[in-house]
Amino acid sequence: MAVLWHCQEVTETRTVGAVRQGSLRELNLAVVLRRIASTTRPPSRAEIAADTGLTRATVSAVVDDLIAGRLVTEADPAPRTGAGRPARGLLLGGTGPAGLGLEVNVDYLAACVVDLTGAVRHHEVRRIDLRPLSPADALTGLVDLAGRARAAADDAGLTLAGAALAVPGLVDARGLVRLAPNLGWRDVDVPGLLAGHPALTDPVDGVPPLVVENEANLAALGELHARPGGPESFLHVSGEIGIGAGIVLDGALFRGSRGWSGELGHVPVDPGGPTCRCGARGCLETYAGQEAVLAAAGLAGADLPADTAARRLADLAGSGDPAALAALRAAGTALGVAVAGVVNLLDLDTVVLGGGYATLAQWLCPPVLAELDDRVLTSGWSPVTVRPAALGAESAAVGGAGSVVRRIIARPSGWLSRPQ
Amino acid sequence: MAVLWHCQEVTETRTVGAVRQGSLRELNLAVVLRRIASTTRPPSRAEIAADTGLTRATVSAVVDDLIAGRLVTEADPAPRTGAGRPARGLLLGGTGPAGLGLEVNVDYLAACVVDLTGAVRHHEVRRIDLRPLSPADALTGLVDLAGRARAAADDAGLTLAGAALAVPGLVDARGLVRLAPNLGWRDVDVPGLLAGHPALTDPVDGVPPLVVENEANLAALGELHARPGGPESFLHVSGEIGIGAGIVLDGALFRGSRGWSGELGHVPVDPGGPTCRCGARGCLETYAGQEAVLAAAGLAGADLPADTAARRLADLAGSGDPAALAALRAAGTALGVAVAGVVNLLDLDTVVLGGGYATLAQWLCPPVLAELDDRVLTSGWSPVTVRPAALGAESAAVGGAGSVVRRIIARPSGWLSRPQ
DNA sequence: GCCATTTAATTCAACCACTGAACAAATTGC
DNA sequence: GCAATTTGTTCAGTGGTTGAATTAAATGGC
Repeated sequence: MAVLWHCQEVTETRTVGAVRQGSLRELNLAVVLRRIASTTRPPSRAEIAADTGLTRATVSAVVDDLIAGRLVTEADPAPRTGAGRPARGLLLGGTGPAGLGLEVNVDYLAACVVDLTGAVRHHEVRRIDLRPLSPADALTGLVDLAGRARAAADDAGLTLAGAALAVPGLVDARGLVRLAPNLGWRDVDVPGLLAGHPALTDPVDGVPPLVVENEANLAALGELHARPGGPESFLHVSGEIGIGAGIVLDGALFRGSRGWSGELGHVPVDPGGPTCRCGARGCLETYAGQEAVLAAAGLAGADLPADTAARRLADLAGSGDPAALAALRAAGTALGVAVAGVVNLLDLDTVVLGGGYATLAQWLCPPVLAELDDRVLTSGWSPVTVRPAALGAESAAVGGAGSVVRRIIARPSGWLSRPQ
Repeated sequence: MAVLWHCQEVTETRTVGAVRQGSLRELNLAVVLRRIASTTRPPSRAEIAADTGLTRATVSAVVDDLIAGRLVTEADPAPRTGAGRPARGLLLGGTGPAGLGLEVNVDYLAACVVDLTGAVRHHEVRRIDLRPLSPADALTGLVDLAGRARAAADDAGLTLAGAALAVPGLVDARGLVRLAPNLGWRDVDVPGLLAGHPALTDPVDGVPPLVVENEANLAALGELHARPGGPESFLHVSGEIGIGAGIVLDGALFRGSRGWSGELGHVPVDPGGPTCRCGARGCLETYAGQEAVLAAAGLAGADLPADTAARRLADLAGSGDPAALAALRAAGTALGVAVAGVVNLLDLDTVVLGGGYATLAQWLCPPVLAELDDRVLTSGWSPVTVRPAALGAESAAVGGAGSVVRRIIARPSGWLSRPQ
């Protein structure tokens, strides 16, 4: 009866390439696997069939392929229900492929391994000031961590299916780090430098390619990863020495045409404000960057790692220090102004404060929310949520590793047809 | 030999629902039709097969379906080439489905018909001040235009396959206009009000559903439509009484989670600036909105339609009037500040000035560019292009009609399986 | 304890759409 | 006129889904 119907079926089906015969199975593998990955309670084959509209016969055949490829396992104990033959629950395999997440940051290196279920199976952080080191030396240290991560994966029966490296800077499409100001890197060819290290290039099982990506972007994915039931679209703000943002839309990272999206630190907050090191005036970073906040709190000149600085500030603020409280309020207000612009533009309903901001969320949230309430046109209809990130400093490495397994879940045929 | 490879194959294949048997054909219809739509020179079946990777046999079968559905026709004169049997060119059909674009704005109503090829086959604008009218009366006038557009389509042998209505306000997912400040509308149920009008609801050939959408969003699509070879990602800024923006990413409109994206007018430019009618301080609209610019140019209180106001300003500026020039420079600078934030955040490389701004682009572009050069972090690597919109006031209606035909091209199976 | 009932999963013939090769069609060049 | 060449169609073959029938495994009533 609905003669007039407002439909908004944008991108219902969006396939780029041609659909050959085998693509059918390829696509249905992804459909079924996604369905299995999307819930905590293991679904049965029948349930998947009912949900997706596929036949039970097809689902069985597809699931057989997935089980053969160790992407899925059957739940041992039958989840007890009413009458009838008990369903056999299906869940993501804990022994199949896994993702390797790596991070190079100003004062630490990190590596972690995440399996298909999203569990972090290995995690190692090495504190080290990288600024005095050359990029090649820094990466040598990283290769060391990657090797141990690989060994841990092997021990656990996992096969690394890919790696993602988080870098605090602008990365181009070929993995070249164009600029990482806080590391002092410029035009560093990371894949080239890593090519000599066998642990990342040609180990067991046909090597994983390495993706190099901005740290704030991967940290945002980490948040997506850490809250399975959470929102699929949000802005993740990383407050480090600089301020980066990762934009997640419908569960996918928005990277911009060149992968350089998310430069929130240089969004103008007050066009007549102080001069930023980027040359412009009044960038957010001059108000809410680590240096500015520390200076305002009377801690100027303290050359601290990001998380130490945040913790020091939190301690001061917790003890009621007025300078620290004022500094945080000012930073929160500036952040709120910048984020209000983003929210007005993109119509997001969730903002996540990550990096150093996570530690300080208690003091930052109120002024941010106040600005959002004032400035977001649609805040009257549906308020914006602001909350601290679920993960801390490990966020980017975990997010990177998670992006590898997400890719496998999105397109399992690549893994299944790999050369054994 | 490329052992280490930076891959960024995001969303290579992204299908939401299950893939049933018939979906194969459904998807390939879209693949082939998109290929035909994407070039000016009509491709042959063989060429399509080579490009897409499908077999010539498959392409022939698919093309037969498309021709039967009047989506495609064969080019009459064989495009002469070297040896061999001459190819028969394929082009989009000029007599199949068409899109109906409608617009309700402060001082005019508009309707247009766009066919599959993108040609505007009918266009009518009716100047009328809608502010004193009730929404129902305004829509009655619109139905009138729609009826004539339908008649014109019928005469041309076209079948309207859908309609899109542009409204200068916030529209929710069900087509309810939550707020259209310049029309004085609030919570207007447009589909409900139109339901009684047969010309839009149940005419020939199983009625098209109507999509109600923000005017700035559809205007952005109009730009996409008017420049077939142009960039597929850009920010389109509509300078009217308010300032709206449409964000186009990879050829698709970005609507935000609720369709309320693009509120550029209320992005903060100077947090301590003048109070905006939205309640916040220093919104872009208080610097570059029509009212502010007219006031600064010494034309305060002139209650003009947007395009008249813009033309009046252009005349003044063209004759060297210092107040007008200063007003435009100030507006351009504020616009540049706001847009710089957007570009930093989304990594876009093209900004289109539309609506009244198109007329004034000559004076607005320089200050906008100057701010972008200063404030966009990546401007050193690849500069941002700022240019006037290709279409004028008709942009939103044409963009709406274009969105209907774009949807058909993206998913032709819906049209082909329609009840005859 | 046995059997009807119920739900889950598998098997199998049918069918749909793509595949690959062979073939027919239409033109150029010698 | 004939070989060469390229386009488009025909047709048997095949992969993968479909739908119904069948088997599997549990519950509950008597």
